Amino acid sequence: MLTPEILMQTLVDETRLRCVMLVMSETELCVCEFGYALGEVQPKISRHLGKLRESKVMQDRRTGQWVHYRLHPELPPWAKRMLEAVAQGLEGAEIYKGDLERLRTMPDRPGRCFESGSREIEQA
Amino acid sequence: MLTPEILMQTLVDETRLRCVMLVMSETELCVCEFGYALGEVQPKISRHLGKLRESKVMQDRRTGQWVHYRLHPELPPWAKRMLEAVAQGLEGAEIYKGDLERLRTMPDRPGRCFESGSREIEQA
DNA sequence: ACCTCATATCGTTTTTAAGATATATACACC
DNA sequence: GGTGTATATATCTTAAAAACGATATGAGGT
Repeated sequence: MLTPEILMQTLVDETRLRCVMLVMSETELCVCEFGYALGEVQPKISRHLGKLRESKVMQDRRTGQWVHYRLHPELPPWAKRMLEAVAQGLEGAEIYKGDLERLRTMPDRPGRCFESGSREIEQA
Repeated sequence: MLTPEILMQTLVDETRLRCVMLVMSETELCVCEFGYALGEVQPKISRHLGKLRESKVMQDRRTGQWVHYRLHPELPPWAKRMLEAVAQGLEGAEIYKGDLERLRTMPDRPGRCFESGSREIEQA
């Protein structure tokens, strides 16, 4: 079960905090997107996302070769409020703005075909 | 300046989190009261309260031989909301309940004569 | 079979807290 | 105004936790 102690232990690492802030803006991202936005290698990103998954802060979902992460849908109310408070305190902080910028200029972002399936299919 | 990173780094330690939760219930406490409630020796408590002071989570006030700590009066709004969220998530947790119990059964608690001076003076 | 993306493992380094001790600081009492 | 006692903080060393880099393994698509 997620406790405040575990949540803080999870967010105290900068890499994990950046991942959580990113996913709060973008709903869902795959490992390679986190890696690109943060400028870190995959093993490092994967390790931290794994901790976020273990602690039930995020939930993963596999789609073919990609694994997507989003905030855990059953995050307790106090945890959501805590994340919102953190996000508010981080408003304007350069590093997190930079992560979002980089993500949005990422070439060949893998499309996230949600439950409803892909909306556009490129003609070969 | 207090940032979310610093606040989490400060609260990730169990001793410091217990101190903060206690002081949220009691408004103001002196070092020896923290020590009694947590069952820890003074040097350990003092060291952690020192970190809470450095990070501007708490503020200290000396009254004679005692040093009292309370939440910093200029805690930013996001920080207050974060502390409240944590407190909510901790409701019912045994360890924090125990701390409060022990504090309330502490013998010879030093009186906190606030700004207004002592309200009652024992006749010699 | 080969390529890409993701995760696990191993050894190392850094960070952090603990325990024990020594040094301030303030009050009380004579 | 010293001396004793209680309270608080600083210092040093040791021990434990956590992150990192590099590499190997697993899973899926073409």
